[in-house]
Amino acid sequence: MSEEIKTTNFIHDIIDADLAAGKHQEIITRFPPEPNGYLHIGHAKAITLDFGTAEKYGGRCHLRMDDTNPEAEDDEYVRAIQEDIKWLGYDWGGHLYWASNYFDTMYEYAVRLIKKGKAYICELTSEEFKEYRGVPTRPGKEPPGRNRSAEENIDLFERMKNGEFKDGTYVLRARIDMTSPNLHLRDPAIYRIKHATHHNTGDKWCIYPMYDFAHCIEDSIEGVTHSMCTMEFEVHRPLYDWILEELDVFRSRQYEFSKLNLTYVVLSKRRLLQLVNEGLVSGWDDPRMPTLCGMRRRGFTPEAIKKLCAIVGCTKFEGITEIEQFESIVRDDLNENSLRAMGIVDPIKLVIENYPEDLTEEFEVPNHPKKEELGTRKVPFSREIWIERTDYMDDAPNKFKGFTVGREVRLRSAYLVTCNSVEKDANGNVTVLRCTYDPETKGGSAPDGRKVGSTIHWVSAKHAVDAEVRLYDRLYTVENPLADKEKDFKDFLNPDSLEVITAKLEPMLAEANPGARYQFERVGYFCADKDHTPESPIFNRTLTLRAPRKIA
RNA sequence: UGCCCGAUGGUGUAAUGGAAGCACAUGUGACUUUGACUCAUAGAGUCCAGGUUCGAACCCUGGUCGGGCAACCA
Repeated sequence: MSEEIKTTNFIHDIIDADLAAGKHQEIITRFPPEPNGYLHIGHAKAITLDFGTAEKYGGRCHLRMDDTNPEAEDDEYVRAIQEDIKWLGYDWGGHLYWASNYFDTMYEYAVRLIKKGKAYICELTSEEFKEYRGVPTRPGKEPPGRNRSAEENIDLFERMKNGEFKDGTYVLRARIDMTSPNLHLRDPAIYRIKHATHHNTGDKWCIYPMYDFAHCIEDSIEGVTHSMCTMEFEVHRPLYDWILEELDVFRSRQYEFSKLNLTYVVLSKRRLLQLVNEGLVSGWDDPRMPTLCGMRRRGFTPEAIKKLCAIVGCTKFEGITEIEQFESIVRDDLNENSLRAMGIVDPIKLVIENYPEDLTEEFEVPNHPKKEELGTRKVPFSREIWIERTDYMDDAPNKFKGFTVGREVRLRSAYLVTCNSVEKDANGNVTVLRCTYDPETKGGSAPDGRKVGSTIHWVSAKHAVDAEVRLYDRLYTVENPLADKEKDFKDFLNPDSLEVITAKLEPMLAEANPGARYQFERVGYFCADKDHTPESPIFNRTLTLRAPRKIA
């Protein structure tokens, strides 16, 4: 994960041109979440663009809480957002800002527009408002209050601010063009009355600015040079420009890029909330959730998330990236950087009949196959061990490389062992493999140089640690659960997205720190859960190894 | 439907008027004390039709297809 991906895109081309033209000395961007929900992988794309662009050009990126709607926002989200951004490895330095800190300026700016005759108070109900606005194919018509005098408008606006009116009785609108083909320019509402307590400003205000009015002003106040957002704001851009132009303030510029889409992933905030509220997942940080906190708990690395964003790039074309792309990046990272361990997910007993009853040996097992500097660890070995059920097969064909009666297999770093017979329960399931070992093959290699078909992982039965292991899989059964308009996305929930089992782990795993990542050899990548303790170990499966083993 | 945006292998992208390249995915083979990793190898692409040009993925025109917008949300 060390190699840098060169990132350039159409926005960087624009920045290059701006810099060459001497338009800016410093590039300033911003990431402006509304603190009304948890950040997800889609936000990560915006974060890497906003912070990554600032990094690339030696500028800075502000973290700005876009808290202009007191009804939706909460301090809990503010905390979580900061934690997630830090986890991704970005730092806003001292540049944490709040839209709500600009409410005074915004109010003044609104007054300035009113004085210029560019904004007015409108008394239409929201139904009438829509009626007057018209539809795309039909122009709107002028609302009754459109030509009220500036004095009257200012008086009304002040009384709005003073709390003289109920919610919804009046709204401040920009005076632009009721016949514009762009609906956003048909005298959009820019301030509304909301008698609500704001998480930051308390009860100081009962009027709050709308997104379109607030956002460009926030950018302008902070001197943001390049304000990046997703495509759906493209039609808002003329309004963004109009407001800054009319106010005659610093002209930030808005650029739009397309959202991230991933197969087998749903990112809509509303639907994520549904999963949580209906108990379909354990919470916002359920390891199946595409939230950054969920992905963190799952064991995905920030490096992998950032690399995905780099590979996906930044374009105006909306596509859908295959989840395999991400999984490949994750495996690449984890293969390189995680320590190896042995754990049995579906255990069957193997008894070495010619091995002493009460002997325990310790074998040196490498912590990483390609990185000797990561050293070795001691793993206890004894007469009875656990192996993976899938490593035995009756009458196995040559293609199958594990145990079958009469075949010799290597126990990783231990001995070559031959299976002589098996025991089965009433249902025909194998319960015990009866084997013999070759004492001359200590460490796993034979003095006579003979080869074996495979090397399998194992855990000494008397030393094994029982752990709760959560095997996660895709949350949905189809690539795009939203594609079928006839059905609800929840109809496509994968019933097998979580399987909880008790695994047999090598002893050192009990001591893992919560969050520590391991590759359980030949099984997959696992991460100690945040609730993991030595007394009750819990591991989450991040991903299986590539190409699930074919049982021949 | 009005306006806006876009279109490069199956998927994500690069090439900015001068050899269409990379990654993922897929197939085949090699190696292996992880059926992983690694390595080798194969197939597969410029939406369509015109135009400009010595030369077009790139510029122009017209289509086609896809996405977005029509909250007192952001």
